[in-house]
Amino acid sequence: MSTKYGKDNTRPRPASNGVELTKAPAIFLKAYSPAESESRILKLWEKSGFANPDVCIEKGVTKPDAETYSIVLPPPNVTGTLHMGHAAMLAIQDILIRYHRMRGFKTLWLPGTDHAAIATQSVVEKTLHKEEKKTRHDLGREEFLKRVEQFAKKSHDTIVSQVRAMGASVDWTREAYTLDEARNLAVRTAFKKMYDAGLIYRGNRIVNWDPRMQTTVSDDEIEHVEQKDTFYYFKYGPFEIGTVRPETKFGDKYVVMHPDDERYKKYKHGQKLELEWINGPITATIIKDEAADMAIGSGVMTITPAHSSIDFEIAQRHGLEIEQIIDTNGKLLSIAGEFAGLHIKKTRSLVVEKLKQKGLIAKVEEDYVHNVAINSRGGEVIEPQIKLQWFVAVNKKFTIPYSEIPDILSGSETTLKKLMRVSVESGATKIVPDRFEKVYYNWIDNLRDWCISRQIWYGHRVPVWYCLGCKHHSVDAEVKSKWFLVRHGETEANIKEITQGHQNSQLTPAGIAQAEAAGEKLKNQDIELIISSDLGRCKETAEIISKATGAEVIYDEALRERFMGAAEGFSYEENRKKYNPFKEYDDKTAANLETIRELEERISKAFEKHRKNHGLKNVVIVSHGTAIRWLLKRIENLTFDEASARPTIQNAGVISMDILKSACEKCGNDLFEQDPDTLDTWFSSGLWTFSTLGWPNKTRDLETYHPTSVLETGYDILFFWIARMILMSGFLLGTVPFRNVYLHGLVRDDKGRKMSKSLGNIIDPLTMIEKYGADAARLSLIVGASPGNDVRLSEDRVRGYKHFANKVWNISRFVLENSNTQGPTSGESEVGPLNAEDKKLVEETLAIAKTVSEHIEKFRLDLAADAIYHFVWHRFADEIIKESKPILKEGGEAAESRRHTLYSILDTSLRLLHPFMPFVTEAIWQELPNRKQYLLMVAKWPYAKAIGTRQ
RNA sequence: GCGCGCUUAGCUCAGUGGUAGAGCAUUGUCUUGACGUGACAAGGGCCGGGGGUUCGAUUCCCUUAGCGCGCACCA
Repeated sequence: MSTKYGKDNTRPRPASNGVELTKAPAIFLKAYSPAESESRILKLWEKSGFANPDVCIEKGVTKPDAETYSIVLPPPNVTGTLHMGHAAMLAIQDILIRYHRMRGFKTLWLPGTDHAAIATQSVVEKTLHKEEKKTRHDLGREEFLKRVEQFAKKSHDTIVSQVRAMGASVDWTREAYTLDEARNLAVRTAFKKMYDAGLIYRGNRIVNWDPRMQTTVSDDEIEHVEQKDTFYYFKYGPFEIGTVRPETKFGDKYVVMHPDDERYKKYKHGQKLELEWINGPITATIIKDEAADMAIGSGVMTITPAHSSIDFEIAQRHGLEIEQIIDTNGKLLSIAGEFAGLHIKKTRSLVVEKLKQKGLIAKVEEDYVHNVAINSRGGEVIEPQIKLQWFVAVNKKFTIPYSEIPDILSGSETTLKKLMRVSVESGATKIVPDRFEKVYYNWIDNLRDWCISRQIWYGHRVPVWYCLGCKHHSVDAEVKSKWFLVRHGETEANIKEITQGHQNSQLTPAGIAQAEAAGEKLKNQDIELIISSDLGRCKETAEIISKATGAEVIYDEALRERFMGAAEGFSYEENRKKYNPFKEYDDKTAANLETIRELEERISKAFEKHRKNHGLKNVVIVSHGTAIRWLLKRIENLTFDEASARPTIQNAGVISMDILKSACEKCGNDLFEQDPDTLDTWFSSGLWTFSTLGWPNKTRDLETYHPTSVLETGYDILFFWIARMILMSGFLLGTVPFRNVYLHGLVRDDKGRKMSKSLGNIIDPLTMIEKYGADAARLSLIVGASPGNDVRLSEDRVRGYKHFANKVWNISRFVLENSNTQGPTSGESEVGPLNAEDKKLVEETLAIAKTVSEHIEKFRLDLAADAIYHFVWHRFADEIIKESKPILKEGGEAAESRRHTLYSILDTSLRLLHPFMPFVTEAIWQELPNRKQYLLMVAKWPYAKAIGTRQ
């Protein structure tokens, strides 16, 4: 970069007799500085409110009856910060949005973030372990969730500032979060509707279990990773069976072969064989099933139905016994004999050693390459388990109440799978590029029932309540109020195991701390009333909780502990010897002793009374250990023995229960406990296109903007998300969620590798924006990025487009220097008297407008950007301006005409460039002498004809 | 195994039934009243191989190789 003038652009400008030579605003004397302009322009846009279509109508920018154009932003996960993929997504959508807004559409771009359940929880758990050496169980559900919320909030704020920095003209007034109250209502409603239609069921099925995170994981969240292991062939009676996982083979008592396999013709289906196995002799049964592949190994295999989905299917087909071998922590169960209790990871070599000693190893193959399933959100190896979970039935027939989807009639019988297929097949939703439609069908056809329950804490609780009286579950998800039973904190007598009864004992310091912890837990539960036993230890506990929750306390003698008569004040042991007062329901042994039956009646009556009086409030009942135990017997409909067997309630332990809108349909009880599981994050994201618009309420937004015009995202998310949105919208609204799906490629590094922390090849969008400006960052992700193809990004590329921004700046300076300040604007006032040559130039510019428009409508933003880039730089600057110089110098009518022309071309160019590089164009626009609109953001697009977008 | 994509200039990629284009990179020249974050100019490609359709193929069809991706399986 060595030139006579250096790179700092300090070439002396000619003085020219001290006359001010430029008519252009002084701001143009400096080179374009994105950092300086961008924050100023951003404020201008945000102050205007034009990202909100209602404001556009109000201010007359958009006609009230204009066509709508809507996009819901794929919500970034609150797991961290935005990467280049997000930047690409924002750039593409902002181009579509700005284009349509300028075209006069009622344009909505709705932003939000995704709680990303398992991913977010996983991140927080990892940090917790790293920094405090704690697990989520050490903190407890409430405290842990608080930490997750803090983390999510921080992530959210970072994401918002990044979205703003990109210049994305989203409507922040409508921002949504997948885990906020409005979305929770949508989730509960969706769940209920699907449950009522029989499409959600609870079942014992084989699921993907992550032993580390202690949760199920859906099929789509699994990643197969290649791994090298030793492959063993074992002698299994007369057969040879191969496996990489000897440690799972303890329970294998079925040996499977293909019915057509000539080698094993003499064995009959169901035939029994005695043979020697890992822990001694077993009886094996021959199973003939076509799942056995004759070509693999010996063609014979044994099965482990409880821990393999294929084996599970075989076992189900033949009605075989299914026995669990591995527990949910990854440890072997008693069936493993001497190996029981060991972790499977540690067992393999031991089992192999034992089989070797027994002479049961036929041969060993080293370096066998196979795929292992891991949880893509956490990284642990998946162990299939049979578990009771909630599922969405994708193949079950149901009657769809209402449908606008072509080929699916309202009231007709269909399946969710069919709904998903037809939505695309019929063309109601069009996928661009269309090759992904094939990929979509392929996925749909292989789809199995979708396991939606997770055992993690961060997410929407499964909206199912179990009746405390009879365990029957209920999905009538309207909670009237929450009630909590709390035992008092620790007392001196508790430590010494002394019977307290009606004694007025006080809390120990530890007991006070326990009560404070309970208060902390209850703090965010909107507690309205605390009802407490009037004995000192409860009173004290209640007051502490009152302080934390702000709720009023009332006292009730009827909530006191069992009256122990003469037994009070003596140790448990002495009392057991003397009276044995805890064993019998109607025990009256000690003088004046209250029987358990009497206690149960007294406290239940008090509880019923309070529930009747305060059933609509959120209430905490503070009482005593024995009292609560026998109250729970009544509530949970237990027998005396069951209640006796219940473990002691901890000091200051909190038991929560919900009161639903309607009582249990089976037993009439009205106290419930919510399912502790949470829903797969995709269950809530599936509702995104309409939950963000207010569903299940019938809002005007929903009516106006749904189905959305286009769903724009990376192709890697086609199955996870797009298919599920089509499913949810189809079932719940009877429409497709969007008319178009536009899939962009992934952003890779300049060598085509994925950007990752470990490779150290991450290009951070914010850094690029700071160095080269948001416009440059945007263009680098658009030009040369054809639909569905990956983009290779390098810093050089971004730098190149910064040069272009500066070019546009300097073109503007030249035109403004040479135009009269009353210059007209194209399309909105007469262009002035132009000669024939100049008219041609103006027409040429408008032809570019047409080209750019057409490319945008076909989602060829790469070509659109390239077209306008090329025109502005190589036609307008290099040729038209260059040729204009002598004409302008000449003066006269030709010069006058040309001045108008240049101004007109600049005006049109700025409009055409604006969706692609909004900041620099807006900054220039603000300096134009005769701009008709306040902001270029809402200026009229220079090409008006509809070109056949699918709206 | 099933399916999809890519292969065009040194690099990254567009594109078209009439034997090719951009950006970046390279080289040279330039005080030229918008811009050196620039201008002008130059070099550079038998459009992966083979076959077919066609007057004519980089483009359409078949085949083959290499690379990449998705899904399924993995005893």
